[in-house]
Amino acid sequence: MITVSTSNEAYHHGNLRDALLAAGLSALEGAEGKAPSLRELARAVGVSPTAVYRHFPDKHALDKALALEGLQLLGQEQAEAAAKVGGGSAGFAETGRAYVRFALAHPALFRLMFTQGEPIEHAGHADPARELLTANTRALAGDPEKAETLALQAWSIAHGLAMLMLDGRIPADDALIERMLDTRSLFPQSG
Amino acid sequence: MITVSTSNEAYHHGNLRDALLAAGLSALEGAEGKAPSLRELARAVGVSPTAVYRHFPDKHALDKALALEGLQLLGQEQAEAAAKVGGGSAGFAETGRAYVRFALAHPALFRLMFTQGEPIEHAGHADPARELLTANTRALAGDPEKAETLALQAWSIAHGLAMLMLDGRIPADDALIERMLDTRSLFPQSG
DNA sequence: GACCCTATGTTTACAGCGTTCACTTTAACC
DNA sequence: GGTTAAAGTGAACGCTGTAAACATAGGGTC
Repeated sequence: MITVSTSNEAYHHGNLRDALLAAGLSALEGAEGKAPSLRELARAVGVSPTAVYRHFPDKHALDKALALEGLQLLGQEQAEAAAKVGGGSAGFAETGRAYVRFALAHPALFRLMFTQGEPIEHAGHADPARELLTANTRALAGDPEKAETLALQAWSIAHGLAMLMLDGRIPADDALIERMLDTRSLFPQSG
Repeated sequence: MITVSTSNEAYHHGNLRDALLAAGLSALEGAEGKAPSLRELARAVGVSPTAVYRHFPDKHALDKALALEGLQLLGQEQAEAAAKVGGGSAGFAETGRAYVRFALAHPALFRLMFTQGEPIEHAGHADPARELLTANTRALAGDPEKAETLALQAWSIAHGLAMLMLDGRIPADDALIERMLDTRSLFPQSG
């Protein structure tokens, strides 16, 4: 999704925006990642702070672009995880585990993804993680209203668990994730 | 929990700490509240920024103290809500609704309460909201391990719902809260 | 009642932040 | 090949949290 030129110069043509996003993601990724400042990213890319404003109206826009990248990544990892167990009800449960694993693996990025005020929207096509969720629940529950409730409940519990673990309220323990996201005990009406 | 003197002066004696916390809470409370800066609070209280450092080692310590106040408030509101419906299983469900309602009523405060790194601890006695939770689940589930799982699941779903609503991912709708936190469908093994 | 000590405040200063403005460079086009 | 618009620079502003040196006031002791 991001392409950076190999030439060390010529930022003067086209790729500053992507270079900034790449620098931002690499600052955010990893368990020790933290939200980078605008000036920090400009430095990392070898450009003056104000150059950033040629590509983003303000810091918030930069953050939103980074959040969008994060959402794509999350959706991707979830889809892969679900595919690995063969989809269906097991795949649904797996997307939940992948969600929490993603949050724990990229805490700063995950936080950024959800702190941007409005939900992020790529021009036209929406959040892939969310699309996956609604597709899964529609397949599991017959009634569409039941499906939506199930989707939001599943999302809430995964998100809450992720947040509470990130915030140090609940030990970030793999076995605990397993126990908490047991769909059979949680949502007995489905699957 | 916080007491502020009525005299407009004499901060030189005793109450700057409490005055700062009061100013902080009033900045945080309300739907439009935002996290106040240290200097902002110093200004509000009529004191130089560095005076704050006589009472808190750094900004983070001030934030933690504010978070602690928030946790007390939350626990209080939950207990009241549960008492109003007469405790028991209905009371348990009510604490969940109160949790989400609190988050929506005081977004900035709620965020602050959970972004302080380590869980907050008042010297000795712990988070009242959490005590209420474990007491409730122990009463509902016989097996203590089942009770703990239930507690963490209930916490996660309430917290996740609150966060997703605060972040604009899910409409902050009262009827939706009701539907999402329906304990009978969520945790059929209990109550 | 004078004295000193400690708690609590002030002033000044520094580096970093996001952002604005005026200016310069550069690549592309007729 | 000169013009123009896009994409960069540099200096500056007000904000932030924080450190260091200094001022002041109140309480306890002689």
